[in-house]
Amino acid sequence: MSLIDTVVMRGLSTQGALSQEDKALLLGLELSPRYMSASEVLWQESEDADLFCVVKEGWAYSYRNLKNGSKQILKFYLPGDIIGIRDFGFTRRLASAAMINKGVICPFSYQQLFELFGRSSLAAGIVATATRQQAQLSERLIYLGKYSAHEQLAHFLYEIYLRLKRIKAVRDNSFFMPLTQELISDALGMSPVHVSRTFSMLRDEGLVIRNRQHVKLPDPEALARLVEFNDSYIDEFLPPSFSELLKASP
Amino acid sequence: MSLIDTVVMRGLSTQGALSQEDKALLLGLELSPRYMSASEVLWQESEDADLFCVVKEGWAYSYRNLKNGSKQILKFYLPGDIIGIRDFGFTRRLASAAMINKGVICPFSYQQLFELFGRSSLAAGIVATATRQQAQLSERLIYLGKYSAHEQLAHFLYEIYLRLKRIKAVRDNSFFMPLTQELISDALGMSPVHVSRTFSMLRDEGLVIRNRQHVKLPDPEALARLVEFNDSYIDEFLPPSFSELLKASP
DNA sequence: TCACTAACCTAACGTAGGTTATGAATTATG
DNA sequence: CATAATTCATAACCTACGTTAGGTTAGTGA
Repeated sequence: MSLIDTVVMRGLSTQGALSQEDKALLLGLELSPRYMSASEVLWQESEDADLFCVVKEGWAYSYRNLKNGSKQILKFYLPGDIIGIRDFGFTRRLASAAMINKGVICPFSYQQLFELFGRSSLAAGIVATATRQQAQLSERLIYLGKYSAHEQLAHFLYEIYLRLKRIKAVRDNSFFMPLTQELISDALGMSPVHVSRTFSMLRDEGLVIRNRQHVKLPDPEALARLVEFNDSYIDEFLPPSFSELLKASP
Repeated sequence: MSLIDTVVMRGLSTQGALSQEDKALLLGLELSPRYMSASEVLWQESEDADLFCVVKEGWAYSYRNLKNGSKQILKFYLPGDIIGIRDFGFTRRLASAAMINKGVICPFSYQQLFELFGRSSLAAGIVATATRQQAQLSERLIYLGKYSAHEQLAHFLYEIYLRLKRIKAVRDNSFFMPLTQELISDALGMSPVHVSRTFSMLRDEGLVIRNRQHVKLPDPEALARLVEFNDSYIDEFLPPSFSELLKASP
């Protein structure tokens, strides 16, 4: 099994979109398969990210360990799935990955994948954008699954705060947020009434001051501590290795 | 504002990864900006997907309307964000998108983006894989947010069923699933006890027969109706337009 | 100025699902 | 084969959140 037996590539192949050259290239990427035992770990959160794997046999999953002791599983991987492209374009792993039962995986380096893009920094940038969005989505998923409304809303506000700060739209810890509580409730999967309740709680705790579309976070760090915010997924930089490659190209 | 003012591209630029040529190319992609009014819709779910946008001013969001009348918001977009790459590699929109307040957006065609990949079908395939994974994640998010445990588990099982069927691992509506109820609970964000309760309910309804790692869905279509399953995101084919482009290339 | 409306707050009450606990069935291990 | 460790089922009880409802505030327009 190689990349060519991957779910999407197989589709491409049957559509007649892959030339003989392409196929040869794909086969050339094949590395030695690795035999994995049940519950063996592929990688841990925040380790260096430098490869992805095709699952050949067995089931695997990616997950995040949470501060409250539980874990949130992001995805189960079945044979033919690619595991680890989520982190392509990041320096470190955003989630851990492990086998469920015993199986076989075929690893590929990000470098090989990168070279597929013909050293186009633009293509790499687009892909990085896509994976970053996915990372934000994962983060939201984690909060939907395992945290209370209080922590969810705190996390949501802190994320908005960080994103606005990055585009210089925060002044004196305050910002403009054109969202109704109903929109927020549709994003966080709770009732509008409970969003209101939760805002009141945050206000009483002195964490959030809000007046219609004007929001102030008197102590952003306190909010961040409350949700144990990990901002690595908001990172706007590509890994140093990418920069090297890109600069080296013509 | 053009693609170059996008969050990730700005990062690339400051890292010195973009050549003059790259920058010129990016600027060349710029189309005329569009002035949007508050709550104006950019596109609707299942319309043809052929472009993405850079948000220049204002806030936007992507969302899915649910059968129960509510909607789930997937993401809020702030100035400098790219909206619509989620659907790159799909034929149709997986979610709707609309403005929140008034603003300005700059549209770009997928075709232009596609040409960035140097017509490499491999790179396109990788990106398609990534976006497909994101789509699955979105789907899970929607179910976590707005549906009951009963519907969530039904949806989960049906998704596994479809994915296994695609790799020919389903026989007579039965399949092998090496997951404990605890793993499922960590994926769906509910307690193991409630997973058990919910399995019992599905069993009593005659929808799922399960014996440890052996699962049988006597009537998969009934399950699908229950969750109103939309399988477009499991689609393994790239849009026809991609195939044409790929075949036309050397 | 006074309607009219959208957004928000708070209270009262009901329920889906969390928690804890106990026992049975299955699988792993010496 | 005996025993330990998982995994699962079901029950009893409790809480976070949904639902319904009524009232307040802030805009908007005649």
